[in-house]
Amino acid sequence: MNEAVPPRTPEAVEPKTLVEGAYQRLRRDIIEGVHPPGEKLRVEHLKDRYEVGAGTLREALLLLVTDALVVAQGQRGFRVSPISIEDFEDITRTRLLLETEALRQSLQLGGEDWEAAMVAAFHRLSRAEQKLGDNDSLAAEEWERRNRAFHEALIAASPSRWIRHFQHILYQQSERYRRLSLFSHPIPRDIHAEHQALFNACLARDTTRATSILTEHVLRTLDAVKLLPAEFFAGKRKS
Amino acid sequence: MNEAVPPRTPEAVEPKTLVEGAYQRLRRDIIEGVHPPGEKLRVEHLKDRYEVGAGTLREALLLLVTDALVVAQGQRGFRVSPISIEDFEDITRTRLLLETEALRQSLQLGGEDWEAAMVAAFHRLSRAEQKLGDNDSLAAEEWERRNRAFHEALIAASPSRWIRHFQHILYQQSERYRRLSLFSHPIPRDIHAEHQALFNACLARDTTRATSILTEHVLRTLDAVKLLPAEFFAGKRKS
DNA sequence: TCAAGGTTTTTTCTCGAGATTTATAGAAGA
DNA sequence: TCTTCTATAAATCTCGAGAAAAAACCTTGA
Repeated sequence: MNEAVPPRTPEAVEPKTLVEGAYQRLRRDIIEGVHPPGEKLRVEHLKDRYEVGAGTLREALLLLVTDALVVAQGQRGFRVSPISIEDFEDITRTRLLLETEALRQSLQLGGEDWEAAMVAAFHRLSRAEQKLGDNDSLAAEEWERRNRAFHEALIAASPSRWIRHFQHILYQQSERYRRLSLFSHPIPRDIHAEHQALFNACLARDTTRATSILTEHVLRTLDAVKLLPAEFFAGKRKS
Repeated sequence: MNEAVPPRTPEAVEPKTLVEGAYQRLRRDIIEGVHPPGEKLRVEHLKDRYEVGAGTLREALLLLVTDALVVAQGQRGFRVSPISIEDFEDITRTRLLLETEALRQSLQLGGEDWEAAMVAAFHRLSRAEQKLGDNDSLAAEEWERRNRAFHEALIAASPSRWIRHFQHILYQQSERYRRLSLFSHPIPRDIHAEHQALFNACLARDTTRATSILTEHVLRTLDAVKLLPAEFFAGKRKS
């Protein structure tokens, strides 16, 4: 009877097991910096916070290894993956390599459904950008979700599951860094204009212009993070 | 007493925990087809075969999710990832996208150490190719290892950890398919000549020629797999 | 003060049993 | 014969306790 309502965001799937639930909450907390880069993740402490057994939490941590948000060292437990400016540069350039290719494919192969979904995602993102002025963390969170949805909608028509898979991982990684840059200069660039230009180029199926704008767009975030003081990347190895 | 024999291949790190040991053996068995694509992986059965507890085996299976060799469905256990001709085409093209870029970087940045390591890897591969004539499965196994080592040596000077990470995953995936193609026509092409040409171009730092040869080389395997009868990809869903 | 060695504490790893869910087989009814 | 429902079997998921390893601490000697 109860026809399943499609989840608001594709990735926010209702967890079917305790492991998945703990995995999702842990992932969110790591991306948001609740567990900062390099932090030791002790099972005995975390099991209380996430209200699951020790074995269950270990499984959730192993799932996070898939996203490269956690590293496991045999007999020495788990840590939040460290961050560095070199790493973010690598993430950004690899992501561009994959994402521009996927965008090319999307522009070539995308049909009406893809186009409509892209228009919708852009509209939702625009609305979120309007509400971004007041320093509302809830609005920023919603913007982050819709920004991701927009970028994923752009490349949704690419037939390559592997490119989309890797892009998903890299986007997730970059989210940790983007969050840092928002601290110092909150929304410094006119991001809406960039998105608008990207959207226009995609709708016009102008591959050259679209990939070019996307590249600029992504590299600008890299530049912003590069301006951050080095202290942000001082990996606290302990605790 | 029994002093541990040093691992034959660099990546075969001595497992520090039971989980890692089970993970390595399971990975090997999946790639070699002992557990064919689509097979249900029941913890209760596998724990006997791999001589570990149920929880331990579950953790090993979760680690294999990272390699995309196993898929986990909540409340419904684990399966070996299915294969298909479309998937292999995707794997191949995505791998080429990453590997050619990494090769470009390697040729530009690689120093003497990289060059020497590449020469050594090529030499080892050549030796293995000589012994490949007699239908010895042990020799084929050794060839497979050295082929991988050669390809990884080529791109070892790329500074991008992410590209190398993804390349590693994709290479591992393609190994499952390559094994299939060896069944029907064992070493049909003159692979040694291809490797020799690739090696020469790399040593001469001829980027254009090297990437071109690499592309041809990899695509030829794709063609070989495409010739296989469709029965190979008939995913047996049960057991 | 520092270093080395040994002891205690903490943490990780491993296992099996119980609870929950899914899959299978059989029975009843159309 | 086929569908539907129920009962049984099987598999998964979850948990906490004990073994093993690593880290922290403390004592001793130069």
